Amino acid sequence: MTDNPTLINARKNHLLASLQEDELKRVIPKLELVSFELGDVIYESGDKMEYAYFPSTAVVSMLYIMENGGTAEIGIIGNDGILGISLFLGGDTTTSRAVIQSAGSALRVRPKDLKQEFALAGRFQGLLLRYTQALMTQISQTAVCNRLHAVEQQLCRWLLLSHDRLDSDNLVMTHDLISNMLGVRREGVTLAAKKLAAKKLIKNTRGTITVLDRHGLEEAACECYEIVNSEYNRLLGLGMSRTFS
Amino acid sequence: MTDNPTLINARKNHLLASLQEDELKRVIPKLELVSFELGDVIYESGDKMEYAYFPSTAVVSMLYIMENGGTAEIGIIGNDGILGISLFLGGDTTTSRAVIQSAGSALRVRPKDLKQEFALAGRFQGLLLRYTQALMTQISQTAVCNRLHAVEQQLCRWLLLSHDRLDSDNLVMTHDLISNMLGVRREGVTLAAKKLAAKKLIKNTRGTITVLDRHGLEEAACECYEIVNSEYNRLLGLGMSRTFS
DNA sequence: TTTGATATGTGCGTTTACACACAAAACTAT
DNA sequence: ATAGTTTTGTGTGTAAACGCACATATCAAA
Repeated sequence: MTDNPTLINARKNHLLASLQEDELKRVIPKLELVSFELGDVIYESGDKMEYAYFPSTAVVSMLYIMENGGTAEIGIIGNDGILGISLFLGGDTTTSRAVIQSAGSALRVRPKDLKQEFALAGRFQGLLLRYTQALMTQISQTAVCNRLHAVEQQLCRWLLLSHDRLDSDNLVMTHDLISNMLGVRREGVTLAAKKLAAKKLIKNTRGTITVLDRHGLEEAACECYEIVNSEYNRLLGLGMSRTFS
Repeated sequence: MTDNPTLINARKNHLLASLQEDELKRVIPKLELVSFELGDVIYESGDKMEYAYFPSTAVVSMLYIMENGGTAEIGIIGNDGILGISLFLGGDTTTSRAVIQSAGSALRVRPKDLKQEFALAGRFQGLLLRYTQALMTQISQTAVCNRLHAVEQQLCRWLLLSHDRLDSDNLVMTHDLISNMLGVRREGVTLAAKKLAAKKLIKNTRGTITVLDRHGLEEAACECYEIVNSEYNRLLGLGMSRTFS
């Protein structure tokens, strides 16, 4: 297999990367490389999904928009996973919007092909199901974090989750954008970001937040980040050799 | 098939009830009837699950306990579904505690038997997967509701979700218990409950909340209840005739 | 009927985040 | 350079929920 752009990007996505050679060979021809700009809307709430996406460098937010205009993020999907699980779960649509949080590439696949691969009940199915559980953990933890933790801690969690899914230490995001994700005011984010900057954990520049002290950021976060992170590792990590039985 | 207690209870669980006769005949022998009291802990966070449960009359809360002692519910499971989806998702454990919110019965099944049935990739698998998506919607909606709506509205949502999973209009619960579920103060629940009582939507008596005006309660709730409800209907409802393909 | 335990009602000061307003800074394009 | 736009910083007052304290009400058991 030559190292074409599709394969290179496939290797960057953790789900695809942990497939065995023969599975990958079967899947690769079904994948199509696409790229996205910040703010692109991939799915609108209730839309029938035309594709599922395996992000390689793009990062996607699952965002919920309330009747009163408020918004809140329920989960972040990047090179760790797949956007469009409701295709193999059978619902075909979701109640949330999927929007690009960080520009980059993804590999898309037709629902039919994804469902076919899922139906083989092999290693790939097991991966997709365990990823589903990992994502549920992330959403659950967001739910409790929203309820019980202060904005500053939530910002840490959010920065860490985003940072994990990026190559760079520079997160290209305005405070306003982050406030939509966290479901708080823009001023609240500015304030929290200033506190973190005062502790030398991040640097604030116009339109960009730079992670200076990754470890310190983890210390400043609530437990929510670590719980989600270790659950991702348990379910999808390197030690992951279990097959579904 | 005689109407033994197991079968009678199986008919009360929506997932089991929507199986076809031959599937049900195959599953019934694997089911064992058990009953629970309020407060019983079915799974502790991180526990390896010994059984999955199809509640018939019992109602279960998935509860998260924070390091700082705060608690919050991430989802309610009753006769609409199954407790223990991480068994077929492949994770085997979850990060939350499962606790009985309303005493009653459930049918339990061994992980091995559940996984076997799931592996047949039939109608039952499709049901379990669609239920998984419905539960994800409930958890997501909890996350955003926690962030963006007032306690009084959240209480409406919670009462409605619980009411849906009970035969009776009497919810046997203290304000203190509800406050643990919603992740707010007990006094906050008392206050919100008084407001709802003033509107004649519920009646507060010691240890019990009675739903007086179901329709009014839906009016007073935020959109979150209706979104979750209609998604359950779409994915698992009467019109549900789609099979996984 | 009395005692003890549990559940609910209420007040008060504090904290957190909100809404709104506007100033300052940084980037963009002519 | 200049004007316009976007982003960030900051202040003020308000509202919601919190923590704590304690009064009252209800139920159960001796």
